[in-house]
Amino acid sequence: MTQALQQEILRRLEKHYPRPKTALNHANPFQLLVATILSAQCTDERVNKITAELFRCCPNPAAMAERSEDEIAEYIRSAGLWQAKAKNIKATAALLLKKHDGRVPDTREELMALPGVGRKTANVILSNAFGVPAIAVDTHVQRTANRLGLASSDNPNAVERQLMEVVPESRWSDAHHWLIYHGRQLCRARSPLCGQCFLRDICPSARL
DNA sequence: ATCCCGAGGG
DNA sequence: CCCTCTGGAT
Repeated sequence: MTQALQQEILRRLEKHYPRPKTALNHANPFQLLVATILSAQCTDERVNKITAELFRCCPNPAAMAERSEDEIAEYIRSAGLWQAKAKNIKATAALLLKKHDGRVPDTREELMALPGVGRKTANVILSNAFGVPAIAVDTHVQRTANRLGLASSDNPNAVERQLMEVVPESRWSDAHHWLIYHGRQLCRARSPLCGQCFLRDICPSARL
């Protein structure tokens, strides 16, 4: 995998996915955090539907912390892993009030100390809500980066490091979105749509 | 049947 | 490192 080829791939990704297409509200760290916790094993459409209802009654940590786990669970039943998510969302809201003056913290250490927040979620918040350069690596990013030859590891942290080498820092948060959307729309886990992919002529894993 | 925009726990 | 949790999409 030559460096020139990697750069060409990044150029095309940027061209094809010009702006991060997310319905998540970047200006509201708390809602972004909740939506990101919900997004595991769940489609965007479903997360958007759930949060539209949930944030009507619980738009901030104070309101969320007042609800019981069961009440929160009511809203998120249609998402997978709802039991753990309801518990984590409530506990996180309470912890934000208790330790962070009701605000979402802006360091990785503090974020990862919140219930339900791991490195991936922390990186999403850092890069999307606070402008801190970070690349959140989930299964789509991992698979897609590996197929495209931008990384080569089954370890998310290694993939994160490798991507930070290849992608200019100013584009880290964008790269996350490129690979997420590419991974979902074309470079799918099971049946990748290589035939209609704009990278098929230079992708190391392309199968036509 | 199998997999998914993870995290926590053993 | 392995497991479990979950509904929904394919």
